[in-house]
Amino acid sequence: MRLYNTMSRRLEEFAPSGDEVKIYVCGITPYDRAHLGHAMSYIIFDVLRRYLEFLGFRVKHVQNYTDIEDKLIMRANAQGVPVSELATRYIEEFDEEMRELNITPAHLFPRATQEIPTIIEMIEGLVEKGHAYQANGDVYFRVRSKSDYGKLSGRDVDSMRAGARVEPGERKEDPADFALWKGAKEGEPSWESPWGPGRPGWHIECSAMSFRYLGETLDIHGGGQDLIFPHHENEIAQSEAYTGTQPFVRYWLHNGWLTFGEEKMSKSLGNIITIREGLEKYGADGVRLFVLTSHYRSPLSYSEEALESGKRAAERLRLAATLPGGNGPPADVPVEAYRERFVEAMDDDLNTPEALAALFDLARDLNRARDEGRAIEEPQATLHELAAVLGLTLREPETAMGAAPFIDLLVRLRNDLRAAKQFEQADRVRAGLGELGITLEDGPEGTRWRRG
RNA sequence: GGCGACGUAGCCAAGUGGUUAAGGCAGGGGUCUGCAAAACCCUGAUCGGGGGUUCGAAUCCCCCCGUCGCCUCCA
Repeated sequence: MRLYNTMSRRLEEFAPSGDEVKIYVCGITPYDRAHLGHAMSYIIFDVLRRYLEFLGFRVKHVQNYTDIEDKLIMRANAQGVPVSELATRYIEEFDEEMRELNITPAHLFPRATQEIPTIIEMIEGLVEKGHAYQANGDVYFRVRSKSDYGKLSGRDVDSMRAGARVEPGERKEDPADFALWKGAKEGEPSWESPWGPGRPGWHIECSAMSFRYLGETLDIHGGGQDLIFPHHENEIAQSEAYTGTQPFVRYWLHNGWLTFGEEKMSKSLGNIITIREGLEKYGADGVRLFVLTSHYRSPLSYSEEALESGKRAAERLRLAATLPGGNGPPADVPVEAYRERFVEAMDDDLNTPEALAALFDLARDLNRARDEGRAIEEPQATLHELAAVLGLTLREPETAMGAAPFIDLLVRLRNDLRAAKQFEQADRVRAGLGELGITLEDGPEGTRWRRG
């Protein structure tokens, strides 16, 4: 499989360094509800993981929660609740949404606040080696102590100086230096440390957690493109300076943006559609189709029409995979050819649009065979299997099931009317169910109904 | 200013030197159906604009137009 490595800016053949693939994906800072942009990112890395496992790799996947951070503190103080409570609330919500999106859980979900000893140990090591220094209870990373700083994002320290932010009261040696540890301020949660009470800076938690759970070198580190700088750049600096081992990460993967109209969808712009809303309107498969019909490194633009299109497309695949075939001879759908097409597309830097095109062609082929009355178990099994690699369940949303007996009753009533050629009344029943979101389909084997 | 991305049918979106430019959604025509729905069949683009390289370019080079992202909040 070839993957685009942000570090080399090229496609590279992927091979893990050991007998398992070590993946670290940057998780959320749980200070607000998650939106479709987050869904996009985690769907993409879920597909990466599923595909690696499909290829037979053993994967160890770690995803963190940055549950201590400026915005989290501000938000918690504004609401008058402890930071930990606010974080836990959004983490639980996020977990549930990930579950509903059918995202395979990471093997470990460490939280920054539960890794303070590792973080302190790492900062101490950096200070000892001269890569970090203490100033007023803060500790900063000395960017100039690492000559290759900027290698991921393609910038050099000198050209960054003009734009670097220095907060009043900070005692940085260089404006580009960044905080590893922040001395406690009034009203902030804090932990004891050799530099006095304080809390970790933004980037160190990921270095600490990835080191503790995956070791000095990761195979794959993923996240959104906005994390390239400064977050991932700083992680590299810290981790490589601390361990003395290069590289920290062998393959850097970054997904493109979800945009809203022409702008990036982000919390700070306030133009977000929450995951909850997406799930309710379009279903998990619909949201996944929306995301996966575009290549992961390209920007993806939100529109109701595009999501609706994803929902309809998911329905098409679902019906193809689930409606029963006939009793005739087995269909001669070339499933191996479709499988090869799928694998070839996925091998090419996770080209999910191409992979999906193969699934849609398989679906058409299979539908044609069903129309001919052939047995279609084999192509359906293949469709299910490959769709699962993309995390698609192809299952009907499990809602309104309590209403099923009543719907069945109405369907029987309508069929009595049809048998009596009372079509006007029969159509009224169908239209009424339609308004309630139930679609009826009459076929040779009787009437079936579905949502949507 | 520095670094980067993008512009392909009504919409979303693959394809990055060579068969008729994937696929999805929407639309039109047809088959099936009591009528529908679903499904199937048929149906649409010469690839932002201009110039160049080449036997041959959506794909490479140059110029222009337009859009967006990052540059220490952000998946």
